[in-house]
Amino acid sequence: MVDAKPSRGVQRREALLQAATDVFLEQGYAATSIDAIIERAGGSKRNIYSEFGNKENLFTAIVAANAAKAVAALAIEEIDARDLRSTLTVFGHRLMDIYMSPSLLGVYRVIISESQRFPALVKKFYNQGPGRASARLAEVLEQARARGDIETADCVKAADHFVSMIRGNLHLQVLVGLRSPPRAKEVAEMVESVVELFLRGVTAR
Amino acid sequence: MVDAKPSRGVQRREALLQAATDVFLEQGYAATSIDAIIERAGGSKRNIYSEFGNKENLFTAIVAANAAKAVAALAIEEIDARDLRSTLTVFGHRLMDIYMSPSLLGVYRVIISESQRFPALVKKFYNQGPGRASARLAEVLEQARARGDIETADCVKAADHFVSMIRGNLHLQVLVGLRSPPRAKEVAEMVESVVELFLRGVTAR
DNA sequence: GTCTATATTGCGATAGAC
DNA sequence: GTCTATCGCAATATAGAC
Repeated sequence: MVDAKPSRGVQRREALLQAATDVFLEQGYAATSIDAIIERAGGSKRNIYSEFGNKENLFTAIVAANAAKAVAALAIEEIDARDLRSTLTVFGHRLMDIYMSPSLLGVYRVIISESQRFPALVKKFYNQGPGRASARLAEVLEQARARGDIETADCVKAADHFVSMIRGNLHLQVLVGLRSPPRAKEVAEMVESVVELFLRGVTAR
Repeated sequence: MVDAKPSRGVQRREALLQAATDVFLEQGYAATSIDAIIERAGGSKRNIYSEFGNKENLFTAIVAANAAKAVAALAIEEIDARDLRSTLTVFGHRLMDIYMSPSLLGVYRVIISESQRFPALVKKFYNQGPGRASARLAEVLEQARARGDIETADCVKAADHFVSMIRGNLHLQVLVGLRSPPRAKEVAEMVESVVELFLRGVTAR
């Protein structure tokens, strides 16, 4: 799996992408200058323009890459769906980890800020991220309903509710810098609280 | 209650604030030029600088004003708390209306985009908005628990869950322009779905 | 390096309030 | 009529894409 030796060109490109990621996701699109990226990556501005053409291209490239990375981390297909409580708990933890990761927080910030300017980026991000997570969870819930484990009018809505509770005010607070990301203990308590409320809310009785 | 006749100075100020609100909340802080505001409000740039000093002051003024307006619309103290289901339903509808109002959506966008640049604004917004809503709902839930109507380990967390479900993916989708705000019917269905899940999740049995 | 965009300021002309 | 807020327009200065 390890590529033997990246060519110098590839290395340059990676370095530029990394520097761009750091600056864009922290400062936002408008506030980021090409100079700031070069300051981090070294080299010459000329380099960025020959690699990426312009600022917008560089931006969309790094956002798409980071969003894809987050999606991969969710690995939602691999979750064992036999026991609903453990399924939801594992799923909740993965979601929470992703929501609290600095890179996805950055993606959220820029996606929200620049949604008018880059609608295509928004669509891609949503469908691969929150949309896919909700859709996959809805499938799991449908199965549980078919087994008679739960009873709920609308599995799609229920999945949305679960994902929204996991995101929660915590995500918003961290997103705007009102507080630092939670420690493992707090995460566990929050996930447990969500799973508990959710399960009681949908379980057949 | 009607003030007889606003002086010319006050009228000018209002017009400037309104134009600034329109442009800032749609375009964001960085993308908004003073020229664009003047184009809308008419008059001279000089005026803005003598009224507000600089762009930052104008920005914080309009954000604070719009956030305060949303808080007032929540009118959370006036909600009758005797029957929990109707309380939650009414509360849910008010929250949803506010979350879907163009001005609060704009405030969300700029607050998230400019959180690093204006941390004080963020704090004020959060404490008066989402924070206060959650806190007030937590009080209502405490009362219900004292009456034995519900049983939940942590009313503060439960309140957070409720508010987060109401906000939900819907808010995110509208926020980033992925879809238009929901019609009354869809709102009602969503609120009902949330209330149902929540009540079943916390009701004593 | 070039060129555009834009925040901020200066100042004489003008229009309402009194 | 005076007086003051407002206007129109130009000038300055800086930043940043390319």
